[in-house]
Amino acid sequence: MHSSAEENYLKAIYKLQEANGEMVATSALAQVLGIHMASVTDMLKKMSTKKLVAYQKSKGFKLTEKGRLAAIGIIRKHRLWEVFLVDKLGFRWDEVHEIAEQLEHIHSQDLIDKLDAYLDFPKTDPHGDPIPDAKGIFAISKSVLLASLTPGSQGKFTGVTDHSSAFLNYLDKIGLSLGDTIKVKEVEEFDKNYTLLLKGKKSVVVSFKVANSLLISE
Amino acid sequence: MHSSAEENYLKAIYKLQEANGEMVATSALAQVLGIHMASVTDMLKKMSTKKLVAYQKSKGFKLTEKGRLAAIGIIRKHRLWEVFLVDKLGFRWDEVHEIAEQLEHIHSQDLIDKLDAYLDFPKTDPHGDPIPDAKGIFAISKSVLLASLTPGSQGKFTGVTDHSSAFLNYLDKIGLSLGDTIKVKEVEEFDKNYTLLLKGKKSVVVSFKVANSLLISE
DNA sequence: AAGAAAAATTAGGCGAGCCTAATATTATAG
DNA sequence: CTATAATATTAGGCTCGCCTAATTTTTCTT
Ligand SMILES: [Mn+2]
Ligand SMILES: [Mn+2]
Ligand SMILES: [Mn+2]
Ligand SMILES: [Mn+2]
Repeated sequence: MHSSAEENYLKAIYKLQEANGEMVATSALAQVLGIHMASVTDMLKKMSTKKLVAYQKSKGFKLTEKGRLAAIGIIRKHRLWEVFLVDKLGFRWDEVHEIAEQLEHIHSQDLIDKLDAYLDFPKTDPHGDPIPDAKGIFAISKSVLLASLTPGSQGKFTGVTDHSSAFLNYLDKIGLSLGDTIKVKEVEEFDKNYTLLLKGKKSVVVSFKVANSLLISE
Repeated sequence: MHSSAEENYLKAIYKLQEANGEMVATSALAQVLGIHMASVTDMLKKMSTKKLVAYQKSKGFKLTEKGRLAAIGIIRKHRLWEVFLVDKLGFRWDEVHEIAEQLEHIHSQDLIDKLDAYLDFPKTDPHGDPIPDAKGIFAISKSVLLASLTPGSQGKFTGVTDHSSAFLNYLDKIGLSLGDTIKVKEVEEFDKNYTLLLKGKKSVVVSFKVANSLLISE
């Protein structure tokens, strides 16, 4: 059984590998965990002994297969709990992350299996992030950033890359929800503002920062 | 915010006070927590500084009002989670305690409020134990041990004093569930075996040990 | 290729929560 | 009332997961 600290390291390393290719740097991990580099070096030596990470002194590190599976297990729990909090308890999508950060460390395979079934085996969490199945397999879904679309093209809004409360609340405010169809009407050369056509013909203008945080599929 | 260790101390002290009157002994607490006495002394000094317990060196200790309310909060969370696990996820009543031991340490008032509402404000947990409300008030319900009943009397089975899996499974096996009406048909002088009449006229013979672990109301 | 800057590691320390062994206090029995 | 047993506390130590400061290694700049 891994400690909560170890599990947080595993998850953070996994996400860094996803985002920036294979090898992860001590400094990057320290930054996302909000922990000093010396502490990270400490912990990685221990996790290396446990065969959770492959550690090359002063070179960087990556998860072993064992570490990768453990990380996916934590992510699965985090996202399933988020679905529970939103779908069953009625939390808003911007409120659930912190609570799921705690719930993801509950140790019980039986619990997570039953929760998964109770939620009817959801494929994505409230933020559109994919939920790996019990075997650790993600149902792959191709998506692109809205910012990469050209005027005239459209697609379905299926995820966000910014999970902050501020951003999620902003989306609520402009009336944009997961699953909505979005059409890019115009991209202003000068300031890179995007004019979008939402369902119900409503048109909104958003900044590049926003367009670059919206994932579009199909 | 209290640590999980502190919360476990609070809960254990609360239960010892309930069972054996006011003052609690270091040895008793060490025993139920499965921890050495020296460690308990250590921790109690810290909790005393935090005004969670009133500690009298070499005399014993008891919860302060602050400590009592904190303890009840943990018990409330434990029992609500047990209801969730049984009613919503389909766990058996003998499977939920260990998982609830973990879930009770999740910190979120909002979560517990919403869970309570989702479960429709249950008054008792799967073992018949009362669930304090959000203000920490227990709905008192008078109950007596089946072993204290005389032949001919009857009542409703509303709780257990033994929460072990072995005992709960035994009750399942003889077909006894919370809420059932039980009539004492006979008490054998010689070995103190109880002959009970269950619903559907089924008659079972149980030992004193069993009769002394069943709570009867009404 | 050398010096400066950035990144990483080592060394030493700290608090939480536990341990064992030694000592002190309180209760019990003769 | 004293001797012994039971309880409780103190002293010293350990692991985990973090810290700061010092040092080393790697990368960047010129
Ligand atoms: Mn999240
Ligand atoms: Mn999410
Ligand atoms: Mn329980
Ligand atoms: Mn219970």
